[in-house]
Amino acid sequence: MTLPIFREKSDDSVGWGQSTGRDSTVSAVDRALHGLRHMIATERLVAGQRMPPESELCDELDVSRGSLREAIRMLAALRVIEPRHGSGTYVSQLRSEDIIGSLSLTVDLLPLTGLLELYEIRRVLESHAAAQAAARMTESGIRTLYACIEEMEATSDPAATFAPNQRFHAEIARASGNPALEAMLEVFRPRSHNYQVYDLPEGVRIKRASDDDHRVIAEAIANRDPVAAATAAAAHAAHTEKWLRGYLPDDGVPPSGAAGNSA
Amino acid sequence: MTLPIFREKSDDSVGWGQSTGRDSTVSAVDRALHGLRHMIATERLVAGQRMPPESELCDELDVSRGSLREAIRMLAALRVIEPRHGSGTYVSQLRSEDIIGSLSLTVDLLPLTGLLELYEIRRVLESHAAAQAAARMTESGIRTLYACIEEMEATSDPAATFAPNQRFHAEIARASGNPALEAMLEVFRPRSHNYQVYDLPEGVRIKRASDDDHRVIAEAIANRDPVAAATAAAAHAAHTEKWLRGYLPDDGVPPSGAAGNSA
DNA sequence: ATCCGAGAGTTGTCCGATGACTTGCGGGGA
DNA sequence: TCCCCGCAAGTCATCGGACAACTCTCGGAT
Repeated sequence: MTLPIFREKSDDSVGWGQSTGRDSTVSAVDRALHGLRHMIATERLVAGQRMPPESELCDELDVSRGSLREAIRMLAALRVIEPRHGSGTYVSQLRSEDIIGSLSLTVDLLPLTGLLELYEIRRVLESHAAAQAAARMTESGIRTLYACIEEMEATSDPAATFAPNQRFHAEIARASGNPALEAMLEVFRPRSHNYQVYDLPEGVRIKRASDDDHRVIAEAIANRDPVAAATAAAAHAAHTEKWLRGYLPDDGVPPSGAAGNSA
Repeated sequence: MTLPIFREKSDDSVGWGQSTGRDSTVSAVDRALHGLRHMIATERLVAGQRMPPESELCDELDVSRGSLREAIRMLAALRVIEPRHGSGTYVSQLRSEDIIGSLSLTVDLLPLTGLLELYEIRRVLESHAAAQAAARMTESGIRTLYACIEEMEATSDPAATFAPNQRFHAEIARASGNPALEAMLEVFRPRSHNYQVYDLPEGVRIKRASDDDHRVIAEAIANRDPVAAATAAAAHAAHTEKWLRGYLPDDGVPPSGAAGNSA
C-alpha cells in the first residue's frame, strides 16, 4: 500500500505528542482525542488492531488516564474504536456502515422539524436504492418483498406491521449493494414509527395507501424497471413525510381539526 | 433521591450496542449514557437548557463522576450536549445539521473502499441539491458560482483551487434549502482532497474536465433547469469518483474478482 | 492429549483533591 | 447615580491512586 497519498490535514493537529509545547489553549482531552485520531489517520494503528494499553498512551500523549479515557469514549461513540473489558481497546474495522451507524443514538432526539429535513434526504436515497434494487435484486429477494407485503396486508394492527415493514425496506436497501446507503436508510427509518401515524383518525386510509405503495414498488422491482421503482419509492417516502408533517403545528396532537400548516 | 431507576427497557433502546447481547448487567457508563439520553428524549431536558451539575447527576444516576463524565463526552462527540468550562453542560440545539456534522471527525478515517461507498451517496445527494438549487438559488448566488469558477480557472495550483471549489459546492448545497443536506455534503466533500488527484500525471486533464463540469452545472442552474443541473452534478461527482477509484487497484496482491465486493 | 487453575495484563469504576474558568454580586470611585 | 473592578461561589477540567472485573496465556495435573 504505497499509493494512498495521505495528507493529514493541518487544521489544528500539528505537533501533538511533545510535552514542551503543551499549548494551554488546547485541553487535555482534545490532545488525547486528536492524538489517537492522528495515530489512526497515519496508519500507525490500522483497522482491527489492538491499541497500546492506556498506561502507555497516557505516557505518550501526556495526559492522565481519566482524560485519555474520555477521549477513548468519544471515539468509541463515533464507532472508531472499541474497548473490550479485560482484553484491550481495538481499532474498529472502519467500515462506512459503522461510521454512519453512530448516528442511530442521536436521530431519535431530533425535533420534528429536524426530522423532516432528514426525510427529504431519505426520500432521495430511498428512491436511489429502489432503482438499484430493480437492477440487482435476486428473485428470492423479490419473493421476500411480496412475503412482507402479504404479512402487512394481513393485519391492521400497527404493531404487527412494524416488523414486516422494516424488512421490506431493509431488503431493498440491501439489494442496492451499498452498505453505507443501507446503513443510512436504516438509521433514518425506524424513527418514523415514534410518531404512530396509523393511530390517527385517518389511520385506516393511511395504512391502505401505504400498502398500495409497497405493492407498486415491488412490482416495479420485479419488472426490472429502475425508473418506476425510483418514482414509486420517492412517492412512498413523500407520503410518509406528508403524514408526519401533520404533526408540526402542535406536538403530539393529531391534526384533525387544528391543522394550521404553514409549509 | 433513592429512585428505583427507570426500568422501561422496551421503549427505544435499540440498535446502540452491536455486541453479542449480554445485557444482564449494565455498565456504569452505559447507565449514565442512557440515563442522560432518556432525560433528553423525554424532554425533561430541552434544547439549549443547562443540565444539572455533575454532582447531582452522579447522585441520580448512581454512577461515579468519572463514569458520568465519560458518558457526557460520548454525547458531546455526537453533538447532543455541549460542556462549557466553568459554566455548565448544555443540551445542544439538536438541529439535524449538528447531528450530521458529528461525522466530520470520522469520515477522514475511512479506507478508500468505504469512501467510495459514501461517494455513491454523495453523487445522489449532490444531484438532488443541484436540482433544488436550479429552482431556488438567488441571482446573487449564481454570480457567486461564476466567481468561484473564474477563480478556479485562473490558476493551476491545486492548493489555490481548493477554497473556491469548496465555496462553489457549498453555495449550491446551501441553495438547496435543506440544512441537513448541506451538512451531509459538507461532511463528504472535503475528504476528496486528501487524495490529491490533481497531482497525478493526468492532473492537468483532470482539472480541465473538472472546470468544464463546474461550468455546465452553473449554466444549468442559471437557466433554471433542474434536470440538467441534476445530471451535470451527478456527472461531476461520478468523475471524481472515477478518478478516486484509480487509487483502488494498487496492490501487492492480484485483484482477483475485484476484491469480491459487490460494487 | 486434554482439562483446568493460577497469574499477568488490561479495562472498568470509584474516590479525593486541586486547578481553571465563568458568572453574578457587591463595594468603591468618579 | 452610574460605572468599573475585584471577589467569591459555582462548575467543569485534570490529575493521581487504588481496587475490582474481566480476558487470555501458560504451565501443571489428570
